[in-house]
Amino acid sequence: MKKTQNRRMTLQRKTILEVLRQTNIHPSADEIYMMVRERLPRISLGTVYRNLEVLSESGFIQKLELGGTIKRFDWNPKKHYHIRCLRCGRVDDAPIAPFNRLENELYGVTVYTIIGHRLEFEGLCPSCTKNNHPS
Amino acid sequence: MKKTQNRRMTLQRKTILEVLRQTNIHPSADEIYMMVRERLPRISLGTVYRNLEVLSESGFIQKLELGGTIKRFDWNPKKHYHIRCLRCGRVDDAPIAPFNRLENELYGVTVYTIIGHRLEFEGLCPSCTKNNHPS
DNA sequence: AATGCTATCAGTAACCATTATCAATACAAT
DNA sequence: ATTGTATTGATAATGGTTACTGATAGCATT
Repeated sequence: MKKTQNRRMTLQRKTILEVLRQTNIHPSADEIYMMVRERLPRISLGTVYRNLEVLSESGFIQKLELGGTIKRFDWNPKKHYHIRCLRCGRVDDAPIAPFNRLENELYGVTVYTIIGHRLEFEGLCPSCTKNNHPS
Repeated sequence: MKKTQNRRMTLQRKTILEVLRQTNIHPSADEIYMMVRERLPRISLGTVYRNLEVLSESGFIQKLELGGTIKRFDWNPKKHYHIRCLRCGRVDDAPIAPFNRLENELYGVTVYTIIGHRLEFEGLCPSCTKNNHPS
Protein backbone atom coordinates (compact mmCIF):
# COMPACT_ATOMS: atom_id res chain seq x y z
CA MET A 1 0.00 0.00 0.00
CA LYS A 2 1.74 3.15 -1.22
CA LYS A 3 0.99 6.29 0.70
CA THR A 4 -0.18 9.34 -1.15
CA GLN A 5 2.65 11.56 -2.31
CA ASN A 6 1.32 15.04 -2.74
CA ARG A 7 4.28 16.88 -4.09
CA ARG A 8 4.46 20.61 -4.09
CA MET A 9 6.59 22.52 -6.50
CA THR A 10 8.23 24.61 -3.85
CA LEU A 11 10.56 27.49 -4.57
CA GLN A 12 13.53 25.37 -3.52
CA ARG A 13 12.51 22.51 -5.77
CA LYS A 14 11.84 24.79 -8.71
CA THR A 15 15.12 26.61 -8.27
CA ILE A 16 17.09 23.38 -8.15
CA LEU A 17 15.42 22.24 -11.35
CA GLU A 18 16.07 25.54 -13.10
CA VAL A 19 19.68 25.67 -12.03
CA LEU A 20 20.30 22.10 -13.16
CA ARG A 21 18.71 22.80 -16.53
CA GLN A 22 21.09 25.66 -17.10
CA THR A 23 24.19 23.50 -17.10
CA ASN A 24 25.51 20.49 -18.95
CA ILE A 25 28.34 19.59 -16.61
CA HIS A 26 26.31 16.86 -14.87
CA PRO A 27 26.95 18.40 -11.45
CA SER A 28 27.13 16.64 -8.11
CA ALA A 29 24.72 17.43 -5.29
CA ASP A 30 27.30 19.66 -3.69
CA GLU A 31 27.92 21.58 -6.91
CA ILE A 32 24.19 22.08 -7.31
CA TYR A 33 24.04 23.24 -3.70
CA MET A 34 26.65 25.90 -4.40
CA MET A 35 24.87 27.07 -7.54
CA VAL A 36 21.46 27.22 -5.89
CA ARG A 37 22.81 29.16 -2.94
CA GLU A 38 23.45 32.10 -5.22
CA ARG A 39 19.70 32.45 -5.59
CA LEU A 40 18.56 30.97 -2.24
CA PRO A 41 21.36 31.68 0.22
CA ARG A 42 19.58 30.04 3.14
CA ILE A 43 18.86 26.70 1.47
CA SER A 44 20.15 23.64 3.26
CA LEU A 45 22.32 20.92 1.72
CA GLY A 46 19.84 18.37 2.97
CA THR A 47 17.08 20.09 1.05
CA VAL A 48 19.14 19.82 -2.11
CA TYR A 49 19.71 16.10 -1.63
CA ARG A 50 16.06 15.55 -0.76
CA ASN A 51 14.74 17.39 -3.76
CA LEU A 52 17.20 15.88 -6.20
CA GLU A 53 15.86 12.54 -5.04
CA VAL A 54 12.25 13.64 -5.45
CA LEU A 55 12.87 15.16 -8.86
CA SER A 56 14.58 12.05 -10.17
CA GLU A 57 11.92 9.76 -8.73
CA SER A 58 9.29 11.90 -10.45
CA GLY A 59 11.09 11.64 -13.78
CA PHE A 60 12.00 15.30 -14.11
CA ILE A 61 15.73 14.63 -13.96
CA GLN A 62 18.09 11.68 -13.90
CA LYS A 63 20.41 10.52 -11.18
CA LEU A 64 23.70 9.18 -12.54
CA GLU A 65 25.69 6.49 -10.82
CA LEU A 66 28.86 6.46 -12.85
CA GLY A 67 32.31 5.28 -11.90
CA GLY A 68 33.93 7.04 -9.00
CA THR A 69 32.36 7.71 -5.68
CA ILE A 70 29.95 10.59 -6.12
CA LYS A 71 26.52 10.76 -7.71
CA ARG A 72 25.82 13.24 -10.45
CA PHE A 73 22.63 14.66 -11.85
CA ASP A 74 21.42 15.20 -15.39
CA TRP A 75 18.63 17.57 -16.38
CA ASN A 76 17.81 15.19 -19.23
CA PRO A 77 15.74 12.28 -17.91
CA LYS A 78 15.88 10.38 -21.20
CA LYS A 79 18.17 7.39 -21.46
CA HIS A 80 21.52 8.21 -22.94
CA TYR A 81 25.13 7.33 -22.36
CA HIS A 82 27.96 9.31 -20.85
CA ILE A 83 31.68 9.63 -21.14
CA ARG A 84 33.82 10.39 -18.12
CA CYS A 85 37.35 11.75 -17.88
CA LEU A 86 39.45 9.40 -15.80
CA ARG A 87 41.80 12.18 -14.79
CA CYS A 88 39.57 15.11 -13.78
CA GLY A 89 36.14 13.51 -13.53
CA ARG A 90 34.47 15.66 -16.18
CA VAL A 91 31.33 14.06 -17.61
CA ASP A 92 29.72 14.68 -20.99
CA ASP A 93 26.96 13.06 -22.95
CA ALA A 94 28.26 10.38 -25.30
CA PRO A 95 27.18 11.26 -28.86
CA ILE A 96 25.86 7.81 -29.65
CA ALA A 97 22.33 6.46 -29.77
CA PRO A 98 21.40 3.99 -27.02
CA PHE A 99 21.18 0.31 -27.84
CA ASN A 100 17.55 -0.44 -27.25
CA ARG A 101 17.73 -4.16 -27.90
CA LEU A 102 20.83 -4.90 -25.84
CA GLU A 103 18.84 -6.70 -23.14
CA ASN A 104 17.75 -9.29 -25.71
CA GLU A 105 21.32 -10.55 -25.90
CA LEU A 106 20.88 -11.99 -22.44
CA TYR A 107 17.47 -13.52 -22.96
CA GLY A 108 17.67 -17.22 -22.22
CA VAL A 109 21.29 -17.20 -21.11
CA THR A 110 20.86 -15.66 -17.67
CA VAL A 111 18.78 -16.48 -14.66
CA TYR A 112 18.08 -12.80 -14.12
CA THR A 113 15.06 -10.82 -15.18
CA ILE A 114 16.76 -8.14 -17.21
CA ILE A 115 15.44 -4.62 -16.79
CA GLY A 116 18.02 -2.38 -18.39
CA HIS A 117 21.65 -1.56 -18.84
CA ARG A 118 24.11 1.21 -18.17
CA LEU A 119 26.94 2.00 -20.54
CA GLU A 120 29.67 4.46 -19.73
CA PHE A 121 32.71 5.40 -21.74
CA GLU A 122 35.98 6.27 -20.07
CA GLY A 123 38.69 8.45 -21.47
CA LEU A 124 40.48 11.75 -21.23
CA CYS A 125 38.83 15.09 -21.85
CA PRO A 126 40.56 17.54 -24.23
CA SER A 127 42.24 19.43 -21.43
CA CYS A 128 43.56 16.30 -19.75
CA THR A 129 44.59 14.81 -23.09
CA LYS A 130 46.78 17.84 -23.66
CA ASN A 131 48.35 17.67 -20.21
CA ASN A 132 48.81 13.94 -20.23
CA HIS A 133 52.50 13.81 -19.44
CA PRO A 134 53.05 10.62 -17.42
CA SER A 135 53.53 11.36 -13.76
CA MET B 1 59.64 10.00 -10.90
CA LYS B 2 57.92 6.86 -9.70
CA LYS B 3 59.32 5.27 -6.59
CA THR B 4 60.27 1.61 -6.60
CA GLN B 5 57.43 -0.70 -5.60
CA ASN B 6 58.91 -3.87 -4.24
CA ARG B 7 55.86 -5.90 -3.50
CA ARG B 8 55.98 -8.90 -1.24
CA MET B 9 53.46 -11.68 -1.41
CA THR B 10 52.73 -11.66 2.27
CA LEU B 11 50.52 -14.15 4.02
CA GLN B 12 47.77 -11.56 4.31
CA ARG B 13 47.97 -10.70 0.64
CA LYS B 14 48.06 -14.32 -0.42
CA THR B 15 45.14 -15.23 1.82
CA ILE B 16 43.02 -12.40 0.46
CA LEU B 17 43.76 -13.54 -3.08
CA GLU B 18 42.96 -17.17 -2.28
CA VAL B 19 39.74 -16.32 -0.50
CA LEU B 20 38.59 -14.11 -3.35
CA ARG B 21 39.35 -16.81 -5.89
CA GLN B 22 37.13 -19.23 -4.02
CA THR B 23 33.97 -17.22 -4.57
CA ASN B 24 32.00 -15.82 -7.45
CA ILE B 25 29.77 -13.46 -5.52
CA HIS B 26 31.96 -10.43 -6.31
CA PRO B 27 32.30 -9.56 -2.63
CA SER B 28 32.81 -6.15 -1.10
CA ALA B 29 35.90 -5.31 0.94
CA ASP B 30 33.98 -5.90 4.13
CA GLU B 31 32.73 -9.30 2.97
CA ILE B 32 36.29 -10.27 2.06
CA TYR B 33 37.39 -9.05 5.47
CA MET B 34 34.93 -11.37 7.16
CA MET B 35 35.97 -14.32 5.04
CA VAL B 36 39.68 -13.75 5.55
CA ARG B 37 39.26 -13.43 9.30
CA GLU B 38 38.29 -17.07 9.48
CA ARG B 39 41.86 -17.89 8.48
CA LEU B 40 43.65 -14.81 9.88
CA PRO B 41 41.61 -13.67 12.86
CA ARG B 42 43.91 -10.77 13.67
CA ILE B 43 43.95 -9.17 10.22
CA SER B 44 42.89 -5.54 10.05
CA LEU B 45 40.21 -4.12 7.80
CA GLY B 46 42.71 -1.54 6.63
CA THR B 47 45.03 -4.31 5.51
CA VAL B 48 42.24 -5.80 3.44
CA TYR B 49 41.53 -2.50 1.72
CA ARG B 50 45.21 -1.83 1.16
CA ASN B 51 45.89 -5.22 -0.36
CA LEU B 52 42.80 -5.25 -2.52
CA GLU B 53 44.09 -2.00 -3.94
CA VAL B 54 47.58 -3.44 -4.47
CA LEU B 55 46.26 -6.62 -6.03
CA SER B 56 44.04 -4.76 -8.48
CA GLU B 57 46.78 -2.30 -9.38
CA SER B 58 49.06 -5.25 -10.06
CA GLY B 59 46.50 -6.88 -12.32
CA PHE B 60 45.84 -9.92 -10.16
CA ILE B 61 42.22 -9.00 -9.56
CA GLN B 62 39.70 -6.41 -10.69
CA LYS B 63 38.03 -3.66 -8.75
CA LEU B 64 34.43 -3.12 -9.79
CA GLU B 65 32.67 0.21 -9.60
CA LEU B 66 29.12 -0.70 -10.40
CA GLY B 67 25.92 1.10 -9.56
CA GLY B 68 25.23 1.61 -5.91
CA THR B 69 27.69 2.91 -3.39
CA ILE B 70 30.08 0.10 -2.55
CA LYS B 71 33.02 -1.27 -4.48
CA ARG B 72 33.23 -4.95 -5.25
CA PHE B 73 36.08 -7.20 -6.24
CA ASP B 74 36.40 -9.84 -8.91
CA TRP B 75 39.06 -12.55 -8.95
CA ASN B 76 38.95 -12.43 -12.73
CA PRO B 77 41.02 -9.48 -13.98
CA LYS B 78 39.91 -9.93 -17.58
CA LYS B 79 37.38 -7.51 -19.03
CA HIS B 80 33.84 -8.77 -18.83
CA TYR B 81 30.41 -7.44 -18.03
CA HIS B 82 28.23 -7.85 -15.00
CA ILE B 83 24.59 -7.97 -14.09
CA ARG B 84 23.33 -6.58 -10.83
CA CYS B 85 20.10 -7.21 -8.97
CA LEU B 86 18.38 -3.92 -8.28
CA ARG B 87 16.62 -5.33 -5.26
CA CYS B 88 19.25 -7.24 -3.28
CA GLY B 89 22.50 -6.11 -4.88
CA ARG B 90 23.64 -9.55 -6.02
CA VAL B 91 26.17 -9.40 -8.84
CA ASP B 92 26.94 -12.06 -11.43
CA ASP B 93 28.99 -12.18 -14.58
CA ALA B 94 26.94 -11.35 -17.65
CA PRO B 95 27.15 -14.29 -20.08
CA ILE B 96 27.95 -12.14 -23.10
CA ALA B 97 31.22 -11.45 -24.87
CA PRO B 98 32.59 -7.91 -24.49
CA PHE B 99 32.28 -5.50 -27.39
CA ASN B 100 35.86 -4.87 -28.30
CA ARG B 101 35.22 -2.28 -30.99
CA LEU B 102 32.68 -0.20 -29.13
CA GLU B 103 35.10 2.68 -28.65
CA ASN B 104 35.31 3.10 -32.42
CA GLU B 105 31.71 4.28 -32.44
CA LEU B 106 32.85 7.47 -30.79
CA TYR B 107 35.89 8.09 -32.95
CA GLY B 108 35.57 11.49 -34.60
CA VAL B 109 32.35 12.45 -32.83
CA THR B 110 33.74 13.26 -29.40
CA VAL B 111 36.42 15.56 -28.14
CA TYR B 112 37.55 12.91 -25.66
CA THR B 113 40.37 10.44 -26.03
CA ILE B 114 38.46 7.22 -25.53
CA ILE B 115 40.14 4.58 -23.41
CA GLY B 116 37.43 2.05 -22.64
CA HIS B 117 33.88 1.45 -21.59
CA ARG B 118 31.90 -0.14 -18.80
CA LEU B 119 28.66 -1.97 -19.41
CA GLU B 120 26.43 -3.21 -16.65
CA PHE B 121 23.08 -4.90 -16.86
CA GLU B 122 20.41 -4.30 -14.27
CA GLY B 123 17.63 -6.63 -13.35
CA LEU B 124 16.24 -8.97 -10.73
CA CYS B 125 17.96 -12.14 -9.60
CA PRO B 126 15.91 -15.35 -9.51
CA SER B 127 15.15 -15.04 -5.81
CA CYS B 128 14.02 -11.43 -6.09
CA THR B 129 12.08 -12.17 -9.27
CA LYS B 130 10.07 -14.73 -7.35
CA ASN B 131 9.40 -12.41 -4.44
CA ASN B 132 8.64 -9.39 -6.58
CA HIS B 133 5.25 -8.53 -5.17
CA PRO B 134 4.98 -4.74 -5.46
CA SER B 135 5.48 -3.03 -2.13
C1' DA C 1 74.71 -12.46 14.89
C1' DA C 2 74.21 -7.54 14.23
C1' DT C 3 72.90 -3.59 11.45
C1' DG C 4 70.23 -0.85 8.38
C1' DC C 5 66.52 -0.38 5.10
C1' DT C 6 61.96 -0.67 3.69
C1' DA C 7 57.47 -2.93 3.04
C1' DT C 8 53.86 -4.23 5.57
C1' DC C 9 51.18 -4.78 9.54
C1' DA C 10 47.30 -3.88 13.24
C1' DG C 11 44.87 -0.48 15.29
C1' DT C 12 42.58 3.62 15.10
C1' DA C 13 41.27 8.17 13.67
C1' DA C 14 39.80 11.01 10.00
C1' DC C 15 37.28 11.81 5.81
C1' DC C 16 33.41 12.67 2.96
C1' DA C 17 29.22 11.83 0.49
C1' DT C 18 24.90 10.79 1.77
C1' DT C 19 20.81 9.88 4.96
C1' DA C 20 18.22 10.36 8.92
C1' DT C 21 16.18 13.05 12.58
C1' DC C 22 13.44 16.73 14.35
C1' DA C 23 11.28 20.93 15.65
C1' DA C 24 9.54 24.78 13.08
C1' DT C 25 7.14 26.55 9.06
C1' DA C 26 4.30 26.87 4.83
C1' DC C 27 0.69 25.39 2.26
C1' DA C 28 -3.82 23.14 0.98
C1' DA C 29 -8.28 21.56 2.14
C1' DT C 30 -11.85 21.89 4.97
C1' DA D 1 -9.56 30.13 11.36
C1' DT D 2 -8.40 25.26 11.95
C1' DT D 3 -6.59 21.04 10.93
C1' DG D 4 -3.49 17.98 8.55
C1' DT D 5 0.42 17.14 5.88
C1' DA D 6 4.49 18.29 3.06
C1' DT D 7 8.55 20.64 3.39
C1' DT D 8 12.27 23.16 5.32
C1' DG D 9 16.82 24.35 7.75
C1' DA D 10 19.88 22.73 10.95
C1' DT D 11 22.34 19.23 12.59
C1' DA D 12 23.59 14.52 13.87
C1' DA D 13 24.43 10.01 12.36
C1' DT D 14 25.81 6.57 9.03
C1' DG D 15 28.84 3.81 6.32
C1' DG D 16 32.37 2.88 3.12
C1' DT D 17 36.86 4.18 2.42
C1' DT D 18 41.34 6.33 3.26
C1' DA D 19 45.06 8.19 6.07
C1' DC D 20 47.99 8.08 9.93
C1' DT D 21 51.11 5.90 13.37
C1' DG D 22 54.16 3.25 15.79
C1' DA D 23 55.47 -1.60 15.77
C1' DT D 24 57.05 -5.66 13.29
C1' DA D 25 59.03 -8.63 9.78
C1' DG D 26 61.76 -9.80 5.82
C1' DC D 27 65.98 -9.19 3.33
C1' DA D 28 70.66 -7.66 2.11
C1' DT D 29 75.09 -6.36 3.72
C1' DT D 30 78.46 -6.52 7.03
